[in-house]
Amino acid sequence: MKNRQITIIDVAKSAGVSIATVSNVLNRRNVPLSHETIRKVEDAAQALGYRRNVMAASLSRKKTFELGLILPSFGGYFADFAHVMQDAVHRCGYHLSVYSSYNNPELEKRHLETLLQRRVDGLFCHGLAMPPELARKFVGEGTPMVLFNAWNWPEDVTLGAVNLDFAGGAAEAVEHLAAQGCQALVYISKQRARATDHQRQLGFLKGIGGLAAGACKHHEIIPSVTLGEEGLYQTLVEHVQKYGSVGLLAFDDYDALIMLSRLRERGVKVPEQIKIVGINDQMFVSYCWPPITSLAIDLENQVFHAVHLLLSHLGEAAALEAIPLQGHKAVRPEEGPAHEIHIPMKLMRRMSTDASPCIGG
Amino acid sequence: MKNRQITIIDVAKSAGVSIATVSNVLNRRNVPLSHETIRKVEDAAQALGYRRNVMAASLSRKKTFELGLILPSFGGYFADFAHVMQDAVHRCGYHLSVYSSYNNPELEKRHLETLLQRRVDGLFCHGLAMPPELARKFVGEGTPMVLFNAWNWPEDVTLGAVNLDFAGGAAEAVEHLAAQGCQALVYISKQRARATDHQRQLGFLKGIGGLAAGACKHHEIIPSVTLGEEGLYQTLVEHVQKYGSVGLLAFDDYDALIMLSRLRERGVKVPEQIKIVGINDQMFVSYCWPPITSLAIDLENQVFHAVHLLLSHLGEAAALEAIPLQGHKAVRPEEGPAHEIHIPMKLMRRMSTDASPCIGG
DNA sequence: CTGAAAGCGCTAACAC
DNA sequence: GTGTTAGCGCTTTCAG
Repeated sequence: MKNRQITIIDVAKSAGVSIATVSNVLNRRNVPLSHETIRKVEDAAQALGYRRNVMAASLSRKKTFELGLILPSFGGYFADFAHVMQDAVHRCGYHLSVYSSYNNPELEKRHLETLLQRRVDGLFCHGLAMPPELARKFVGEGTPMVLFNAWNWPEDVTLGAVNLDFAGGAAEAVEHLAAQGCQALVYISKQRARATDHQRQLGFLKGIGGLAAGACKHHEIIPSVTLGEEGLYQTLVEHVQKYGSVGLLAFDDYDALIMLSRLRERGVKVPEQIKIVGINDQMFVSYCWPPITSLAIDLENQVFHAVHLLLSHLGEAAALEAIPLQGHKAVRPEEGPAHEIHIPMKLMRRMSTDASPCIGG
Repeated sequence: MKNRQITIIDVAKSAGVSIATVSNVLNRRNVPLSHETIRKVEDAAQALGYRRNVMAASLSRKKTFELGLILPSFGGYFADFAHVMQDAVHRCGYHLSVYSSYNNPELEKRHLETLLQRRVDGLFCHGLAMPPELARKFVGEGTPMVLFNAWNWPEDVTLGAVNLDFAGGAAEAVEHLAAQGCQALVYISKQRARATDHQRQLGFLKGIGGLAAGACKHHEIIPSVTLGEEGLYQTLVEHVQKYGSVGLLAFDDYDALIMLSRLRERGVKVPEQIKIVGINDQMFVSYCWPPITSLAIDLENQVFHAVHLLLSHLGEAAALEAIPLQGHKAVRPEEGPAHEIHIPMKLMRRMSTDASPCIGG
C-alpha cells in the first residue's frame, strides 16, 4: 500500500464533481447520470490511476463479495475442483478464498474462524471433518454454507449439499464389469475417506444385488492399505484361477494405477484376467497403458449447482447468469433429505475393462 | 454478515474498559497491560462471541496481511505449488489469494488489477505472461513482487526471482542417460512453455556438450506436439536400431507417461531399448510401470525462499521464523542477474532408466 | 496503564 | 442530477 493512495476525493476534485457522484459512476448505480459526468469522472479516475479500495468498500457496504472454500486437501481431484470453483465464482463477480484442512478438525476450525473474520458472504465446505453440531454453532445464523459430498447432514446448518452419486456410479461400474464377463468382483476400499467410501460401498453392494442370479460368483471388499502387500496380489491371482476373469473397482485413479502396475509387473494380464475401474477420471488414466476405465465427475455440474444454491440465497440472481445451469442435470434422490442433490457420474470406458483382447496386454 | 455484529465497543462495555484497551489486548500490543485486564477482555470477547472484522482492521492499519499469487494454471505441478505456497504463507500469519491466468495476458491483467484493488501487501507471480514493461507500470512503486521461473527480468520491477534450475537438471539427466549407455539422446520440447522450455533446452545441450567424446552419437530436439503422430515413434525405433539404446528427456511427467505407454504399446522395451526421464516427479510416475525416473522439484525450498524475499522486505522477520530456510539450498548463478536465485533439482532414479534388465520390461 | 478522539476510504440516505 | 453528511469497525496517537 502506498504512502498516500489516490482516493475517491481526489477523483471528485479532479473531475469537479462531488464524491457521491464519483461513487455512483464507479458503481454504475441506477441513479440518473449525465453522459458528460460519467465521462468526466472516468477520465479523471483513469488519469490519476485511481484504484478502488476493496477493504473500504466492503466495510462500508457490509458485504465483502468474498466466498470461502474449505477443502480436505489440494491433491488429485481437489486441484481441479478448486480450479473450476474459482473460475465459476469469479465469473459471478466474487472472490474466492481457498483453504485446505487435511481432514484435521482443528485446522478446519481455525480456517473457518479465519474466513468468518474476513466476513465472507458464504462458505463452501467439501467433506467437513467436524461434526454437524460444531459446525452449526460455529457459523451461527450468520453465514450461509453449502456442502459438498456430505450425506445426512441436518437441514438447519446448511443451505444444502451437492453430492456426487458415487453409489450410482459404483453400481454402474459393477454392472459394466459383470457384463464384460467378470465372475468375481472386488472393491478396494479406502476407509480414511469415510463418507465417500461408504457411498462407494453402498453402490458396489447395490450393483452386485442387481445382477442376474449367478452372474457374480464371488464379491469382496478389500481395504486399500493392503495395496503394498504381496498377499493381496496372491489373493487376486487365486481369484483369477478360480473364477476366470475378476473385476476390480478401485477407490480412485491413483489406486487403480498402482494396482494396474503391480499386476502387470507380476505378469497378470490386464484386461484379460483382471479388469480395473478407477474413480475421478484424472488425466493420467488415459495416458497410461492400457488406459484405465474410470468414473468421471462432472465438476462443472457440481460446482455450478453449489454456487447457484449459495448465490441465489444471497439474492444474486443476475450474477448467476454467468454460470447457467442449462444442461447440468442433478437429481433429488427419493430417499434422503430434500436439501441434498446428487450429481450423476459417468463411466468412461477404456481398454482396461475391454472384453476384447487388447494389443499391449 | 449479520444484521448487527458484535464490535469491539460491545466487548469494551462488557469488560468495563475502553475500546483502546480491548484493541491492545486483542492485538497483543507491546503496551503494558495488567493480567487482570487481559483476562477480563478475553473473557468478555469469548462470552459475546466477538469476531474481529478483518476488513475494518485492514482499512484502519493500512495493511491487509493478504498476499496474491498468480499462476499460469492449476494443473499438475501447480496444484502442489499452490498448496505449499498457501501453507507457508498461512504459517507466517498472512492470507493468500490465488488466481490462475491460463497464460492469457488479458486475464492476467484483470487478476492483477483485482489483487491490487484488494490492496494485497505483496505479489507472487509464476511465469508472468505480460511483458516486464507492462508489469512495471502496473504495480507501480507500490506493491512488492516476487517472480517464479522468470529469467532475465529487469531488476527494478521485482524484488527478485526464484527459479528452478531446469538447465542444471536437464544436464544431469543427460549425463545419467549417457552413463546408462544411451548413444542417442532426445529432448521432447514443449514450445508453448517458452521460458522453462528454453532452460531445459539449454541444459540438454550443455549436458551433451559435457559428455566424453563419442559418448553420444546423436542428439535431437523434437517438439512435443508430435506425440500423437506415428512418425515420432518410427523415428525413435529407427534410432534404437541404429544406435542401440536411446535416452529420452520429456518436457514433463505427463509427456513421459504418454511416451512410455505409446512405446510399450508398440512393443518397444523400456528401459532396455529406450530410457525415459520426466520432469516434476508427480505422484503417478512412481505408480506406473516401469516407474519413471524424474527430475524432482524441491517445492518447499522454492516457496520458502520466495516468501522470505517478500516478507523480509515487508519487515516481517519475526513471522518468517515459522518457515526456516535451514537446509534449503539455493544458488546464485555466476552469470545472470544477481536478483535471480536458482533452486537445484534432484534426479529421482527409477526403473525406467535402469541399466539392469527390469522385471516387467 | 487507560480513555477520548481523529481518522482509514468508501457507501448510502437524504436534502438541494 | 448533484452535494452533504453520517457512519462501517478498527487502530492509533496523545493526554490523563
